[in-house]
Amino acid sequence: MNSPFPKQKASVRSLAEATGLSVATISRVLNNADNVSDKTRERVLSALKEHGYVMNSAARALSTRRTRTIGAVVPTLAYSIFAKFLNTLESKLAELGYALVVATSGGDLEIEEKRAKELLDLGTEGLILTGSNHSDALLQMMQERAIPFIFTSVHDTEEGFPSIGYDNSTLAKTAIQYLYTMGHHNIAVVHGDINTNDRVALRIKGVEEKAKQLGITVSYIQVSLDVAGGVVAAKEYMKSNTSASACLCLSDILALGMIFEFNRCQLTVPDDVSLMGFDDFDWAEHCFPALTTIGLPTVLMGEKTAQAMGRCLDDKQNISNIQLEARIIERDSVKKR
Amino acid sequence: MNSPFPKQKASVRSLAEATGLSVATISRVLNNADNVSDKTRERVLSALKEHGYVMNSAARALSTRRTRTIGAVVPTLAYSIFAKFLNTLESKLAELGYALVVATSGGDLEIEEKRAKELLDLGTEGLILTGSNHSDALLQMMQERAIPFIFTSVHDTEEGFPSIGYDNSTLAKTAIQYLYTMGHHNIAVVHGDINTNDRVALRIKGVEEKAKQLGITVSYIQVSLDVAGGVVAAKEYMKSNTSASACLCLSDILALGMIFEFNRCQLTVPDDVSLMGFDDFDWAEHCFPALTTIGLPTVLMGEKTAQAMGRCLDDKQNISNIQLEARIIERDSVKKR
DNA sequence: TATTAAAATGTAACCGATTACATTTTGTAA
DNA sequence: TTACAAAATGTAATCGGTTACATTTTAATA
Repeated sequence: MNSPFPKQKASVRSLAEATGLSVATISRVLNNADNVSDKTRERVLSALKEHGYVMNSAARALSTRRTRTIGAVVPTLAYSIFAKFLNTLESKLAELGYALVVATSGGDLEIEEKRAKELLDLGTEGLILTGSNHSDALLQMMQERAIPFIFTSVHDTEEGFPSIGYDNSTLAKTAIQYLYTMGHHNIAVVHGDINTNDRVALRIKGVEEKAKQLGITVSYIQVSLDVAGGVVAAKEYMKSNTSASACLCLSDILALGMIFEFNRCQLTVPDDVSLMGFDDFDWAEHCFPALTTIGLPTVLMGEKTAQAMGRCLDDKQNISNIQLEARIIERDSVKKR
Repeated sequence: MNSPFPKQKASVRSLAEATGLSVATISRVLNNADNVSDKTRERVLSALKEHGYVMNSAARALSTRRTRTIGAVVPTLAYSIFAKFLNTLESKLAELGYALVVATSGGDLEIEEKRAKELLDLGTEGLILTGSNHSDALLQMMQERAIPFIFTSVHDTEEGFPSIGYDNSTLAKTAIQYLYTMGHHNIAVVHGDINTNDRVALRIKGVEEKAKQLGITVSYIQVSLDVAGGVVAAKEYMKSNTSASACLCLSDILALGMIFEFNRCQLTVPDDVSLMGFDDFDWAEHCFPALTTIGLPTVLMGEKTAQAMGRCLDDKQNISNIQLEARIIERDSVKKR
């Protein structure tokens, strides 16, 4: 009947027939049930080998209503912070017996919604999203289907949705405070697109509040979120004849571009201009000058997220909000003045 | 019976009942069959909305024997070349109606085998692997299960397995030839671990052959495959008092570390030492000095891989070997001498 | 209007594993 | 040896779609 795709060569039924046992017993062995005699278990096990049995996970999923699959939607895999997060998430989920299905949104809420729906339709039991800004339809969908979800890379005490991440706004304040303490009272803030990235928007919010509180001057340079953007920002900074003594890049990747361009133009960091990043990418401690930045707990976030999802699904525990520690990593790119 | 997890609220059967139609008709509408009258279709469609019907993909998968899921195993997501590849792969597969399930192996063949098995057991219809070096058991498993697979990042005309990628060995030869032409007859080759990375091994093979052919001297510096490794390599290079006039980094990430360290030590690239990379990471054209490197068609590889897998699964076409063009991108980090 | 092909719809048997419940076997105590 | 609980195994229904095949309805032709 049905599909043009071939049937399995071995099924619990065929094995039952082959061993002279019943499907229930086969299934018990498959699931390590304890009420199976040793000799029977052996018999089944060897039959499994012999027939090259492979469990049909769709059938199991249908019967148990569990797919053991988790979905994650990130803006892009090409940005190392997400890749690193997913890398950890994937390993940890695997340890818990869950597979990770990924989808990318490009930072677009509509696309995110579409892709998330696809994942849900596929049967993922949980959903992991980036940031706290999502379409109402998506929020509604997740709640209607009663599917556990986690916002990552943010920690929003305001809204009632479970999130595992850091407080972007406060961290940005910390950065400004640090620069202020180091004697920088005029700061150029370099950042990527705000509309497609609520983490950046949150950081800018923090910057603004702190600057106002401190009574210092900040200017903003918006560029594309990549090394090329950093180069552009550096050019703009130099061209602008600003009196800003420090640049705060709201993503390390921008700082990298700036370092390169400053280098090219023989501006010395931090003597001519101080530079601070945000993320603490792998290269940050090795670059020249070593980059002072905000260290984000990307790996820990992956671990905690996997853990929380596992506990929710396996032990019916609620997913609690987790704020992860992040802090300034002082290196050599900011100079006291 | 069964699972502690709740049943669906709506199923084809409940909808059949609700509309007074049969399950077959509901299913036809669900699958856009053409032999359904317009009014019936409307009736069903509105019932779907009304009851918030969500298809159970496990049930569909069981019936059709299709999961519309593709698995990919990469060494790590934290290395940008893989992340970028998967990013494209994922988007393209999504366009074709397939979801991507990822797993990481850390470059370990045993782990790769294990993870690949998990993916297969999950029901992925195809498998995408990195490199051409895989455990016999895995190869055998894929063939036994008659599952289509593709090796990526390599192009092996030797072995009979379908691969989509570039010829690492020849590219390395090209690089050496280029450096030779630029007057460098003593070259330090910097690379990561060979055992966990057959692409690197292939590149080294190319280097050796070409060097022998050209009669030039090459020395090898093996470090960890990250920026820190590049830093170490630079230190080693400087300490060694070698007469190598150029460093060929078999991965751009190593070149980045070297640039930083050379910078720190006030060695000028390319005046004091020429530097060449391999990969063409995003920052390579922006760094200072702009990095001469081998440009790998990572994005194209993602597209082709998705396409080939789609054609194989949807149109029963064979997966053909595809060698992708890669070439030297001449920038400013190698100097003629 | 009668005839017949085409279109629409329905029935019921799958897909392959799980498990509630029923039955048999085994072991132990009386 | 009987009695009976515990352990092992079996039976059959179920999860929720899909689809071959059967039946009914509609439309077209004579």
